[in-house]
Amino acid sequence: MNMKENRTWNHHVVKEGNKSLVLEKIKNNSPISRAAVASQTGLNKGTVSSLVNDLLDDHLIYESGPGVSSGGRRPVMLLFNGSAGYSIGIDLGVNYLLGLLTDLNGNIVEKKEIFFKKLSYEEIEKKLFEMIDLLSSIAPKSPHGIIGIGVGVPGIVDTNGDILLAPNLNWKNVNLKTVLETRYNLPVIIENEANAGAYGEKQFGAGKESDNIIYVSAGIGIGVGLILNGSLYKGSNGFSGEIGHMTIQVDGPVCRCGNQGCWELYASEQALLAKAAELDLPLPLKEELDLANLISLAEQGNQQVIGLFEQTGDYLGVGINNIINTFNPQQVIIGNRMAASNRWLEESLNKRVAKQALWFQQNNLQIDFSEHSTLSAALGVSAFSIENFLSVCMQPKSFV
Amino acid sequence: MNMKENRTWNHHVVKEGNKSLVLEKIKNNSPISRAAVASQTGLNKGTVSSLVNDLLDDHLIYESGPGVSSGGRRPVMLLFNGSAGYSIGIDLGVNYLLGLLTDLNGNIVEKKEIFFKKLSYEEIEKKLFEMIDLLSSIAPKSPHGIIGIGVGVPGIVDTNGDILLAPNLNWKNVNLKTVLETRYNLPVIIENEANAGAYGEKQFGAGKESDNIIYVSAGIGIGVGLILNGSLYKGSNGFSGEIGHMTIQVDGPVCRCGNQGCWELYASEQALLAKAAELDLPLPLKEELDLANLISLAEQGNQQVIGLFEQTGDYLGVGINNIINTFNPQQVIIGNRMAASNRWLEESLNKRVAKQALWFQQNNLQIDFSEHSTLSAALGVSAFSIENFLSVCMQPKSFV
DNA sequence: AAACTTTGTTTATCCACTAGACTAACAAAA
DNA sequence: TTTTGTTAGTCTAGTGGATAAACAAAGTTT
Repeated sequence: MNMKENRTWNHHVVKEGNKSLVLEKIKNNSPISRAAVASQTGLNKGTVSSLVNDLLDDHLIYESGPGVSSGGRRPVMLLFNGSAGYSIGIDLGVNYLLGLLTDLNGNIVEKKEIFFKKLSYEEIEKKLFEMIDLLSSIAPKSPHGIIGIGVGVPGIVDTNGDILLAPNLNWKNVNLKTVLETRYNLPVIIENEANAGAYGEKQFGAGKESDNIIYVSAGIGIGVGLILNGSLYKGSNGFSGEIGHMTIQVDGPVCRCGNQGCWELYASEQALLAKAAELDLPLPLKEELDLANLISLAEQGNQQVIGLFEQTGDYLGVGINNIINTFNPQQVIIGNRMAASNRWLEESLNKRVAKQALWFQQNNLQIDFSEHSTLSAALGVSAFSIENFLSVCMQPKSFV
Repeated sequence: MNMKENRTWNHHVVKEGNKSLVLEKIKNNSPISRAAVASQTGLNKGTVSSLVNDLLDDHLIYESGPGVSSGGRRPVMLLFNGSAGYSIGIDLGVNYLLGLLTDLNGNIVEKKEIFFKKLSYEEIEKKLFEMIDLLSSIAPKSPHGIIGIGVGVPGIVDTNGDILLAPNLNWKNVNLKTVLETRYNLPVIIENEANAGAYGEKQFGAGKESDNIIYVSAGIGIGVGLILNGSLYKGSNGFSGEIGHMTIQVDGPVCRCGNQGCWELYASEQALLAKAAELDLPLPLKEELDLANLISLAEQGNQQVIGLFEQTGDYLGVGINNIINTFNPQQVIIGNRMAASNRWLEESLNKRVAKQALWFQQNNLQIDFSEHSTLSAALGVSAFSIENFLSVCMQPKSFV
């Protein structure tokens, strides 16, 4: 009888929960006094005092000078200590590696980027190590040092963090998590790039206020990260959001996945390039056709290219429409490389949604392009590490 | 500053949580002894004893005679008291009213059904009252009596329980919840029919074991109920699952929603009937063409009709494919009226999914037709009421 | 200066869980 | 039978953490 021990409710859980509550309050409303924390959370003043002392001991918060009085003793203001530790977040792309060193607030301390072409797994692994070593060495001295490493990858990651399949990297069954954990002896989080991006936007980007956010990562392919009820939905095996292979044209062309009329055949970077290749575009000598070329052509006012973008925006709208009808989200955020072309995509996309989404879905609905499109994924995995670290900090000492 | 009071963690929460844990254990593993509850939940024996006494006082459980000894004192077996109260669940359809009286286990005590055509709101309300009055009067005497009323409706229900829109009933902004609450002075739950069905399947049907279930309610239209991470996902305004209006053919025919190529134009009962109407089918004299006719024709071996069903199954597969790629569920359940035709739908549906769903999505994936297709929704809303009642029971007395 | 306010700590109390002793009730072996 | 060992369930003491209320500290207002 597979009797997995249910987690029971006891004092530890209570303390853990309240400690989190206090920390969140301080993070989001700093500077704030103990008294204000107490009245705003509903916790007793004494309880808050005691929990605050714990947090001070952990260096997760610090006291600044006294604040202004409102007719009585002046309060001691508390602030979240973003510099108590640093997190490494890496966006592992098909032909690039983007590494961030962030503090616990998610502020970027350092950003490193390298580009490459068609490297083997071993070569990428080496570059990855170099990147992590470099970022680690740069990190300022802090009470907790480097608190974890997060890596976003363009592929299918199961619930254990194993990379099952990354078609564009030509990887299969890569257990990067264990590799990094044994090398660095730190908590490692591997996450699908779209999931990471969704979380990045939720934490630091356009989606701070919303609880139901759909992040559409439109790059070479299209993936989707789902923030539902405030947290990432990963599906039963971690494979949710493979929505690039949603059929939008039953009798459409065959996709490499075996399906017909997949969305990403119409609205991805790859689709855009394929269609552009059919045109006779004025390219600089010997350069390959890529997104950057198309953007500069559009900037020069090339109507053919602009038309392509607009058509792609329209198709993006079709899929986003489906997403809206499915999820009734507060916010849809379009990120990754295609988001850089928002100027030419936005109008046709919005037109399509306005015309076709059910009217009641359009209340309180925001459609945005990512604010830091290229950084969302790296920020997201960094945020995962931070969250993980903080939740461990909340646990009673004896278990750590 | 909209400071909604955060719920703090204290011993009440602990007790509430553990009491739920114990009750669930007893519900799902009855008959079971106190000792077994303790060892299986991880709670202390004393704690379990005290909580069990509380539950006995509330009549939510009862002691049966002694069980078999395994070499020591014979245990006192505990059982969930399904007859501690009764719940009313009503499926309000476009042309029918299906009412269930269930015990707390969800067992059907009484089932009443009436059919009608094109009634006004007032007329339906009257029938609804009659139905509820009847079911109430039938309920056996019990410690808690009727514990709540749930109603499933074919329309858009917002998070307050207001029916915003029920196109096929021609209703707009109906606040049935308040009407029923004031008349019966009982907790009332109004829920979209697909959501209700999903919950019914999760609790009593094919989906008992899974945590991520997608219930496809294929009737006149197509709606979807989403059980994600074990609980119903309703979207930010309660409008999730309007997936019948998902585009599966960009350049397809225009739907009444304004969109083109909606799924329900291909795979719903309405679509099936429309296509059947174009054929010259041998109908009994003067009868309208309806699903029952088609089923009996198929049973007689009419190849044209069987072909229609198969085609519809194929289209159902297309949409379900999209659902699988989006949600990575453990289970997809097809319910509502179309589920009755599973014999002719199943093969082409499965073929489509097997051929086109991404391979890794097909592991641990089950596609089932609902076991009690016509009852799922009523069972679901009844289950909502029961859950609500039990969660109130777990709270400390002073607040009730 | 006196009175009032507000902040933050301290103390006593309460509540629910845990550990472990204890009683009750049984089975199997001697 | 009696003895021994095992299991079920209760009881008691102890612990951790929350609360309420008193209190000390440090202001402002009159």
